[in-house]
Amino acid sequence: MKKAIYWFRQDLRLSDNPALSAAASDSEVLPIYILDDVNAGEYSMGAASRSWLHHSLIALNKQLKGKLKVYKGDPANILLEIAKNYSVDSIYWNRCYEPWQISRDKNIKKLFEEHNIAVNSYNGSLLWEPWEVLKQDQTPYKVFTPYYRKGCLGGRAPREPIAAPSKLLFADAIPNSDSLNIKDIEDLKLLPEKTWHHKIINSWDIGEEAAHQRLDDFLAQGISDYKEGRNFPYKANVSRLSPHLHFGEISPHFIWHKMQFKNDSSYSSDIDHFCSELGWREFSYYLLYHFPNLPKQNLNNKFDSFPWAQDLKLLSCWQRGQTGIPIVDAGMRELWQTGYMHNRVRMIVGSFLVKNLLLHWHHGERWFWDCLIDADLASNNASWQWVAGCGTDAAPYFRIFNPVTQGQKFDAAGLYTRKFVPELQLMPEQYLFNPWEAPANILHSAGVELGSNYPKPIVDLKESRNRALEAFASLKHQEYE
DNA sequence: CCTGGAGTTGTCCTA
DNA sequence: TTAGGACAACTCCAG
Repeated sequence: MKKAIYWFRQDLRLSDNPALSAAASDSEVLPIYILDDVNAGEYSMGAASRSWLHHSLIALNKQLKGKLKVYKGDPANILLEIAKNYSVDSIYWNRCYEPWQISRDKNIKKLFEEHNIAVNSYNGSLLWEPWEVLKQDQTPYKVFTPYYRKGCLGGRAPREPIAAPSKLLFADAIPNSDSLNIKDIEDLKLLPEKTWHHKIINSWDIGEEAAHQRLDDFLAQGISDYKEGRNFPYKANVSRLSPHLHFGEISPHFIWHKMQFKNDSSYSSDIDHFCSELGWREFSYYLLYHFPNLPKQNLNNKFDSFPWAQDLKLLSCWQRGQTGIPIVDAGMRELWQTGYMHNRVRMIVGSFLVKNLLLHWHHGERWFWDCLIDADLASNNASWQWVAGCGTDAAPYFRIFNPVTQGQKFDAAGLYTRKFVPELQLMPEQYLFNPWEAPANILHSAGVELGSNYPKPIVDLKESRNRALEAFASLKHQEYE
């Protein structure tokens, strides 16, 4: 029987895994994972993602009956050495879409073909391949709605999910060799020295089985009223599937088709809305594919001359959830404590960093990259550029969230804010989101002393809003200067 | 070719 | 109290 390397990357699952099913259908399989910080360079996974990966690999290895082999280093060298030592006939993988992954994989493909080893790549991660969706003039879309409605929904339907391989034969264990340096998952050193990750990991169940359970729970409890409820950080209406999707513990195809099945229900508009959120994930990957400078360059180059502030003390307050703006602090602390932040709160803290503090979106992007368990190069950069106003189809410059109004509107009972900012536990709703405006006796009876046990606001919201509007106005006429 | 409406997630002011 | 308009510029796309 033929032997194939199966190279796991961002597809840490057995079901709806087209490359794995193809490999299993005609070969004995050597399942491999390689931690590749070499090619990733500055885009190497952040700390929270690594903690997730650690547990996801353990779950995957269990499903593979302990047969998963893990390595660390440059995949080209490692894979070729395995292939040569072991007389491998072919290699299978599902495609990745980050620019550094694309160029790495191209090189590996060439290398393997030079050694007469067949390379088979599949789509396991995206509903629509980025190069397949183009405008009539064959250029990429820059606006979400026509991209999604016409380009995606108007095109071919996403493929049906496929079952896990019914038969998965493993090739004999790879002979140990010094140069191959086979590692235990523990040896990848994915967990940080600090115990910071314990709380994060305790907030989540990780792995393919957990991902499917999460989807089932969401369908049972969250999808009804999703469209409205998704805006409220204390409600259970968001899917929280993002980390599972990022690591490929569940495929978007599986989720998509599960949603179509339910389309005769009374909440089909909720389902459509959820599917469009999957569409936003696709759009981010699409933008990264067609604009590979997305992580580095403002897509709107007018922003290259934006008068960003440089005050890194303000950045540190934002990172630590010590801005004195309760809903912002709640969000930043949720991020630190759980590795996650509710979507609406991401927008609020993002708007605050970029507009009220006038700090470059890159600072926010880097912090999220390190702290989020769902950190994803495409989504993270596309979203930060959207918030900052410099992306394609970006938020209009005048959309500056008022964190007081947002709190009152979307966390009216204060459950979310009080959970993550316990200093304000006893503040009445009326002043929970703007304690600096509370009368002294209210602050006193709530046990809040501004500047002592909770910070005074680090910027004046009204002033900083006007400053941001002026800064954005300065871009308007720059071409005449 | 041109024209015009619409575009994920807001806020503030005025009547 | 509430509803409507202003707040850019540009891209997409149907007519």
